[in-house]
This record gives sequence, C-alpha cells and structure tokens, in this order.
Amino acid sequence: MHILLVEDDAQLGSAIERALERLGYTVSWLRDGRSALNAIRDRSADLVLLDLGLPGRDGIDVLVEARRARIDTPVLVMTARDGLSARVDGLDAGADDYLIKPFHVEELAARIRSLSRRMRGLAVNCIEVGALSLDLGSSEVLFRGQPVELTRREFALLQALMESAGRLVRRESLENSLYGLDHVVGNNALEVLVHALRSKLSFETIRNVRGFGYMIPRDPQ
Amino acid sequence: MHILLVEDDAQLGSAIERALERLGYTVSWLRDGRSALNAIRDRSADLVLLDLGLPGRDGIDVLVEARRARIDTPVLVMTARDGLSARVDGLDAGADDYLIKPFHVEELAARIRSLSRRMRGLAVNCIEVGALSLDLGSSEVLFRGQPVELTRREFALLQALMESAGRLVRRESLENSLYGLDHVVGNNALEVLVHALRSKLSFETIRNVRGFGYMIPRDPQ
DNA sequence: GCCCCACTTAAGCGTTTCATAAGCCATCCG
DNA sequence: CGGATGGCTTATGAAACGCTTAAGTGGGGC
Repeated sequence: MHILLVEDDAQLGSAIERALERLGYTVSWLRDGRSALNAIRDRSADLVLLDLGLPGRDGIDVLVEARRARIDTPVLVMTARDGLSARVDGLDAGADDYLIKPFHVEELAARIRSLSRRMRGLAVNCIEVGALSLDLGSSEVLFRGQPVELTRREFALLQALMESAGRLVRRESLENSLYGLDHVVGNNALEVLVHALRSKLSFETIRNVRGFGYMIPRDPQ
Repeated sequence: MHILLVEDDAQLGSAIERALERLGYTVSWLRDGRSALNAIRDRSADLVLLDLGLPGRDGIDVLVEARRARIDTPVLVMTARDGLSARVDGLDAGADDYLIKPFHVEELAARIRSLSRRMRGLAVNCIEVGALSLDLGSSEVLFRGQPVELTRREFALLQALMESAGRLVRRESLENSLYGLDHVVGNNALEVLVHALRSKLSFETIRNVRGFGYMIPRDPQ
C-alpha cells in the first residue's frame, strides 16, 4: 500500500515517513500543497496523510480541490490540538478521518488500518507481486502490464497464491480456499486449474513443490 | 459533520449511531417524528438519516414538512425491502437517496460520502460518463443527448454502475444496493433488469464480466 | 373494481467454465 | 534400469452463467 504524506515540517515529516515505512507501507513525502495536489490527482496513492497546518489554507484547499475533481482516495488529516475549527473544516472538506497532533505512532497505524479496511471493497485494492498485479476491487489482472482475462476459479487461485507470495501454499490449503471444506472435488482439479492459469500467464510464474503445493516467488530473480 | 439519525428501533438505532461515530461523524439520535422535525428545522444537521418505517406515516410526514419549510438538508431514507411504495414515496417526497434495510455499514458510509460530496460540489448533481449523463436531482437521464425514460430500478442500476464507471461492480454488490442484503430476490432479476436497461440505451454500454459482475467502461474507445 | 405499469419469476437457449478421466512426462526410490 | 508416485496436459460431458422472451403478481391511478 502506498501512502502520500503531506507535511511541511522536516523533523515531523521524516519521523512519520520512517514510522510508516517500518509498518510496511511505501511513502511519498511532499512538503507543499501544490505538489501534493498533483500527486493526488495521479491517483497513485492508496491513502493520503494530510497536514492541515500547512502555511496558508493550503491543506484544506488541497482536499477541497481533490474532492471537487471527484477523487475519492481516503484522506486522513492531521491537525493541531487547538485547531478545532480546522478539524471541522477538514471533515467538511471531505476528509475521512482525523488525527490530533501530537499522536502516538500506534494511533496513526490504527487509523490507517481502519481506513484501509473501510475502503476495501469500495476503492482499488491491489496486490502486486513481480510482474503481476491483481485488483480485488475491479477483479482485473495485469501481467507485465498487459490485462489478462481470468475465469473466477483462476482468479481465486491466483489471489490465494499472491496473498502468500514468496511462501509455499499447501495443496490442501488451496483446495480448501477454492472449493470449500467439503472436499467433494476430485483430486486432479487443482492441477488442471494451475495449468490453465500458467498458460494464461507464463509457465515460470507458478512454481510447484513436489509433494507439498505451489508458490509464486516474490523475487523473480 | 453532524448527522441526524431518526430511528425508532432501539437496537438498530444504537448500532447505526455507533457505526457513524466510528466513522468520525457526530450523531443526534431521535426516536420519533415530532422531535426529528424540530431538529431538522434547526438546520443543525448536515445530513438526515431517516427511517421510513416509523409508526404511522411519521417518516414521510417529517420529510414532506421539512421540504415544505424549504429546508434542503440532504435526506437519506432507510426502508424495509418490502416497502417499495414507501421508498417511492420517500424519493417523491424529496429524499436524496435511499438505502434498503438491512444494509452493510460500508454501504451506508458510501452513500453518506457520496451525498456529502454531491452537496458540496456546487449542486452538480450530474454524473457524466461517455454519452451518458445522469442527473440525480431531477432523475433525468440523457443518452447521446436524447432523454431516456427509465423506471426506478433501472435508474438505480444505472446510478450504481455510473458511480463506479470504469470499474467492475460485483453482481453481489449490485444486488445489495438494489434489493438489500437479504437477497430473497430471484436469481435472475438482475439480468432482466440489465437487459431492460440495455435495450433502452444500447447493448454496448453495459459490459458483463462473466462470473464477476457488470461495468460501464469509462473510455468507450 | 378495473386496468396499466413496473417488477419478479420462470423457462428455453447458447456459450463458457469446470471437474473428471485418461494418458503422458518427470522425479524419486530401489 | 525400472517401477512408482506426483504432476502435467488434453479431451469431453455436465453444470453454471448470462441473455432473452413470456407469463404471473401486486400496487397505484382512474
């Protein structure tokens, strides 16, 4: 998940950036409203962490402009404790949640998690591994940038594998998540499915571990 | 943002109240039509979430009275699935959108966000995609510049698809927003509806993605 | 009360998808 | 080297899916 951090204070900004990266997010840190707005318009970020204490009314303006452009990327605003009106303005302007400075990193992490949980199923929700990108929202799959048409079962299999990319997924566990616990399914269905998926992607993307299961390597080396 | 919740059921009311507060809104929860009407007249709320299942025709009356008093606070109406007539009355009486009980909290949140975005956007109640233009205020639909007569359901379907134009909308999600959560509804009502809509527009505008759902392409190429 | 309209249900049909089966290939043991 | 096991590949019939048309249902307007 990619987070756009908009914060003009150097010290605070770098602290937040480091904290977010430690939590496993990728971060773009921008210092001013103008470049922030451009970045938001690109829709490259999955979440925006916006400081409302920017010089001028920059922070609010960014938000208002973005919402006017019908960009509904979730926005989490940060305000000073005394900035009650700013906070209210922020929510009015279309923020999804707010944090009061100063805050604990745990608080920030919790808000981000809650927000990403909330937007799941509504906005884009991508898993990316190597040359593969899988969008759970639109059910679209890209392989080396090209869209690939998958059936429901193929999609489910790919999702299961990509969700634990780099790790082996036991055959049994795959069968469960594809067909449910009632194993009425014949013992060869999975192989057929794997084959179909491989021929739509490439034969190297899905690796078999004899006797155990399958995996998608995280580093395609 | 302050939301006025009008709901007589204690359990449901407190559940919705908690959910809204978790989403960062402040909530006033009122149980009956009379006090609701007073509160609406104060114009203290930014949005009203109104249950039409109040005893008597209280719910509708509140709405009609409020609109008669020229109060244009957005109203999101909640109705039971079987209360089709109540729903129609609700929209006729001046509701801005409706939800069918029971609903997911995410659905409620999405509607509230969409509504608040809509009212913020300088009364731009239009969604435009390709040759399609849908006016949420007047419920008018234009296709290639020509007005098209749609029924309520067709309109709701088109709205759902256009609100996420360019993205796939899962069949399940469409069924939820059209019929509510308890899909007691027959399993091909949606297909019939899609067919009706396609034949009023064109057969290319709505694309099916087998096994997943439907979408309206943002770029008709 | 009657008719009309919107809507759901039902049924038929073509297409796609999927599980099964059956044969082939690779790897692992002796 | 050869059997055995596990995985790969391909073909096929059945089931699922979606489209379409037609018939049934129930509410609102007259």
